Amino acid sequence: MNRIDSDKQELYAIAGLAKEFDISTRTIRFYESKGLLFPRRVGGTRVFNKRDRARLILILRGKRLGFSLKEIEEYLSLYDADQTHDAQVEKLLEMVNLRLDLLKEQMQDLKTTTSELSEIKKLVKQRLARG
Amino acid sequence: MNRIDSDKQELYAIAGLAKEFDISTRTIRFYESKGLLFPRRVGGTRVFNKRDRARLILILRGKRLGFSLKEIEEYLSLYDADQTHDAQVEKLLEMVNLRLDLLKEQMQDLKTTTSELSEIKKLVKQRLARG
DNA sequence: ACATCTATTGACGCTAACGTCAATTACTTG
DNA sequence: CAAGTAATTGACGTTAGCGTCAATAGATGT
Repeated sequence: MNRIDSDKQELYAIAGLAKEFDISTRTIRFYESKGLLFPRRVGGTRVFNKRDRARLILILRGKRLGFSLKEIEEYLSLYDADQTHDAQVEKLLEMVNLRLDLLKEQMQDLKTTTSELSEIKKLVKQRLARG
Repeated sequence: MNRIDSDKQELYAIAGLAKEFDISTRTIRFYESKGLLFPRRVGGTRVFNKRDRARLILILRGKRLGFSLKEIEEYLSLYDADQTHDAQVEKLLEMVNLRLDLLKEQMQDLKTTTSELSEIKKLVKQRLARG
């Protein structure tokens, strides 16, 4: 059962993922050493499954948003949180709210910055129109 | 005229700005050394004006959005760009568009991340409601 | 069997972004 | 004027996030 199951699963090599996301294999190994990824080993070779790939996507998005790897680790843990104990669930809710607040602030920053740049763009275009 | 003008201008000491924005004086000096800030000197002491303070605000927002100091320097240059030459104006427009695209991508990342976390929050709240 | 390619690890190097420190100078206050 | 506080600079230290390298192992093709 398990074997059949894993036979069906889509698997990825480290070089394939590196190429797909335009990062180095060093980066992926580094993320593993930082506890962000948990690939299986076949022989000594890392093998990643879809879940690993999904986590990598989240990691890279977190980085694009300027979060540190530690913050991203915290963020990833929200996906894995043990929801069977109410105490854990309360904690999870707290962390999710915290992160949502952070994202809300970033959204505000982005909107402000975008507005300012759009204003500059408008003025520049007017300048060009005048010749 | 100039003297009277500067007498009216609001000025800031390095420690005041550091405290206001919850950063160190070292950070502010570092930004100056990186060409992001250009405070005047009174005696040997740095004196910042409103424009410096405004630039610092932009710097810190850029950092919150995950940009490097180099990228922030580029961004700041959009505010200072010489708009008297059409060639410069075209370049400015190009840079503004580039940055707007970046911000748009970040906005998308933020929305995606926010949606995912909101979904987790919803599930968590349902879990708590069930007791 | 050998050459080539890919993957591994540990370790050192590099850059960015400051923090910390010591020595010195400048400013403020009593 | 002295004491206290603030600011200065240069230099070294630290952390984060990798890049690069060498040595080794495994896989593949001829």
